[in-house]
Amino acid sequence: MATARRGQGTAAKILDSAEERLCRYGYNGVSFRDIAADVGVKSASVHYFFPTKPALVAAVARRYADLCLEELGDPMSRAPAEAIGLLAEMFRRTVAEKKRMCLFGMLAAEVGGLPSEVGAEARRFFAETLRWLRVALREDAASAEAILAALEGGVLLARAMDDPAMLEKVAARVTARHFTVSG
Amino acid sequence: MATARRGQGTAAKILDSAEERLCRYGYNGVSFRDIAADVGVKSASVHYFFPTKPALVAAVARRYADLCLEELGDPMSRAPAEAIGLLAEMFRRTVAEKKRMCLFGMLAAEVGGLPSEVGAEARRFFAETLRWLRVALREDAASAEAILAALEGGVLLARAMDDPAMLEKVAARVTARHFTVSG
DNA sequence: GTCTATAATTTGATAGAC
DNA sequence: GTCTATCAAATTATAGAC
Repeated sequence: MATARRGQGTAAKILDSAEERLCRYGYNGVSFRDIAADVGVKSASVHYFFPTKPALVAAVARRYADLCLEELGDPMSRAPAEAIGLLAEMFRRTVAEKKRMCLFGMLAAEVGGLPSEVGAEARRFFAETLRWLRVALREDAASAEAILAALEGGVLLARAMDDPAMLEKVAARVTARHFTVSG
Repeated sequence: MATARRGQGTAAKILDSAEERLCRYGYNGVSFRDIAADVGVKSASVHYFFPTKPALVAAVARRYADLCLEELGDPMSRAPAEAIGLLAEMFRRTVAEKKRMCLFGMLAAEVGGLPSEVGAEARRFFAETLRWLRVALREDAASAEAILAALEGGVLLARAMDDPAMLEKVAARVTARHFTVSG
């Protein structure tokens, strides 16, 4: 979801590259050297800004979460259907435009092998996003959980099958505010 | 979902350990040495059975997919509601009992950095599972996609928040065969 | 089949010059 | 701030003895 303002300082460029790579390859698929090459510096310079890998990834997670929640805005200022559509659109963009996994979906999958520092950020993000959606749905917590789960799972399906339409269909369904099974 | 018959040959034990580690740490979080240590051999012996890492992971994926689809059985032999409950129960077990990610959920997230050999297995698994559910729902494809997405996403949420109840609630909702939003 | 030994590469991280 | 140089550890993989 979150993306970055280019043409900034080295630290911001490092966060951009790290976020991109985390969303594509996961925590253990990211290296200081690859990030440094993206930015156009040496890996020692990456360590200058972010001393360790957990610190770097936690910084990426914080920026990403802050940007997402800022974009969502005030959940009470929108009608429930409008709020669901806004959230769905963020996921849709991640898959269709950027062809990435959403950062916290990736970290949630890998949480068993992550430094606790990073796992804590994932927990916080989902708790806050869930709270946002619950408020937008006027305290319908069960729907908030089901909708967020469906969107995250839709990203997974779209990636596995290399077909963005997979998420589009799921998003259309939760945006229509109901999903019923025949039979 | 899939688990293994212990007390078997070395090859089966290797697949067991690899599956367990893949579901917890992801593709790049698994090493031949760790697997060998689990099994009680040296890493050269792992290479004897599975020459490369892509070959090993592809073998794990094939066994896992076959076991899942075998457990699901004939989709026409069950009522739609019953079929959804059976699928939901498999996901529920993965999270609550084994405290793991489901293998293909993990691989789907990491697919950007996986050998194509492995990515192809993930694609096949989701296509076949989706087909199974669509048949069970008497050709209601849209519901099949939404339900599978919700269950996969429910696993992600449960892991991120370290709370199996997260998936339980989502599973209960899709098992009840409808999910509607207030407002 | 399983081992020892090892090659070749990559990784996160540090010291110190500029 | 960025670099060169380097380290210790880990990685996938292979050769060859038993």
